[in-house]
This record gives sequence, C-alpha cells and structure tokens, in this order.
Amino acid sequence: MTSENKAYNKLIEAGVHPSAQRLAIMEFLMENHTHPTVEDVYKGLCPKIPTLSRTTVYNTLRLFSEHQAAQMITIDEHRVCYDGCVEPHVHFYCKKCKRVIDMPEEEAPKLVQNRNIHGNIVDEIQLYYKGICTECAQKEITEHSN
Amino acid sequence: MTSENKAYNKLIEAGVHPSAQRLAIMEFLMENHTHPTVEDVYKGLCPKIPTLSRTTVYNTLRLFSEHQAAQMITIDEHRVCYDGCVEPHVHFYCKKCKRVIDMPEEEAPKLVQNRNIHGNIVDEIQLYYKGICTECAQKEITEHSN
DNA sequence: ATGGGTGCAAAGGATTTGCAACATT
DNA sequence: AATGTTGCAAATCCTTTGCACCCAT
Repeated sequence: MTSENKAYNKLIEAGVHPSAQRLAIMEFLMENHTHPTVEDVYKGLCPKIPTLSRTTVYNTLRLFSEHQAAQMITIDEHRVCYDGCVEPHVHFYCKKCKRVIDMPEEEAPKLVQNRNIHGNIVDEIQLYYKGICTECAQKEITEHSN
Repeated sequence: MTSENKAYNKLIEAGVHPSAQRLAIMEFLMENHTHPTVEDVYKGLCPKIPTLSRTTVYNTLRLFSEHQAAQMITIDEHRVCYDGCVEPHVHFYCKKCKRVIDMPEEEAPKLVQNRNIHGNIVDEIQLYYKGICTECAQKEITEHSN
C-alpha cells in the first residue's frame, strides 16, 4: 500500500473528510516520526503545497487529534507538537536540545476508552519523561573535561 | 509550624534564597492546591504585595521548578501551571472547564532520581489524564435531556 | 447553491528579554 | 561596592479569530 493510501485510510477510519491538505499533512505525520510542531509541518509541506497556510495546519492537526487520528503532545512548555502514532507510548523531552523522543521500551499506561474515575471520564493519557538526552549528556561531559 | 515557616523551610531545603516575593509565592502554592497559572498567582498575591510584577512570578515559578520546589505542569495546551506538591501524582485535565485536578487514587510512576534509560537521564515524570470532569459530564447530561 | 475547507491578515494571549532601579550582604 | 532580585516596558512567539474566497457536492 502506498503512503498516500495509508494516509487516506487513516483519515477515513477516523471520520475525517480527506482533502488534499489533510492527506498531505497526515502523510507527513506518518513519514516523520519526529514529533513535528505546526511550524515543522508547515515548513515541511510548503515546497509541496506552496499555497498552504499555517492556519490550515493548525486547524488540521487539531482536527486530527480530536478524531484520535494523531496525538497532541504538550510536553514542551513552549509549543505543542504532534505524533501520527496513536498507540500508547512514553515520550521523553530533552531540556537541552528540546527534542521529543519516543521511549518504546518503557511501559506506557494503556488507555481504556472512556474510563470512568469518580465520574471523571478519561479518554486520553500521556506519560512524559523529562531530562537530558544521550547526545546532550555526552556533550556536557566533553565540555566539562576541557 | 506556621505556613510562613513551612514555605521558608521548603525554599532553604531546595537551595533557593528566600526573598519576600519568593516566600509569598511559595506560601501561595502551598495553600492553593488548584494548580494555579502565573496569572492566578499574580492576581492572588497582588493585594498582599501590590508592587509584585508578572515577571517576578514567571521567574520565581520557573526557579522553583528548576530546584524541584514545585512542579511545572504542561497538561493544558494553552498555558503552564504549577503545583507546590512535588510528590508524584496523576493530573487530570478537563477539556471543558480547563481545570487541572489531582487524581491521588491513581498510581503514579515513581521517579528514580537521575534514572538512566539508554543514556537518557530522566529527572522528571508527568502522567496526565485528559477528558471530561464529573461536573461537566453532569452538565452535559442535564443539557441534553432538555 | 450550499456547506465545508482554505488562507490571509489581524488580533489575542502567554511568555521572554533588556534594562534600570533596588535591596541586602 | 558587589551581587542578586525585582519590575517595567517592549518585544517575541505561538495560536486563534474573522472573514472572504473557493471548491466539491
């Protein structure tokens, strides 16, 4: 199956009408597992869709997360980013380089859809780790040994 | 022990020099378990410290979280809020009323200080649940039954 | 022709920055 | 005097809003 088809199917399954922009944005998410911000998606797709606007990217990513076709990640205090993978997994945020990294080996809490806790209905779970990533930790050691 | 003393001790233990503003902000956090935003803290303390500035509240809350004297919560995509309690516990975010609520009965992942995962150093963990709170869920039922 | 989707420009809001004044040791 | 702290004003950056246009049904 081509990546266009995968993106198309995902939108249909999520109940999102597949416009050209939405398809391109979903495809971008599915090909870039780097937790892109709105700006990243915008920049990444501008060459392909020169008329694309930031507003559309904002609207679309929000729509995706509302339809569980993507997850919104608020691990970075400064900006929101998105993940095309909606399977539960842990995210790690490096306070130095500001990257968001997947931690597939860590156990993630499973989401029971519409779980009820004292009347509060939970439909989304996010587990965030924060700290310093390998690369940045390495750099720090090198710098300090000078 | 008075609440001033508690706040004072907490700052000292965290290695934060206790100025009047910092004491007042820490005291506010320890007395208000409502996950206040910068604006909330600012508004809450203005009567007591009329010269207080938002900048100071920003600086101070950031300083606290860097010294583990408070935790920064990024559950709400629109604004950061803070929790004076640094014991691990789950936070719930209501997408309707935007409140952040503690979920003490849910098991929270324990933070092993400076845990190392494939070279990534984890020094902070946040577990977020999102959905609709009891009150808002109730309201929705009432409205729809009209 | 109708409703949803898109994009521009402007507005809004949260947060940071630069800098001067201030307090405290 | 030196250092760290505070607070104002301005700047910055992210995100939303209002509205007009456009496209597909």
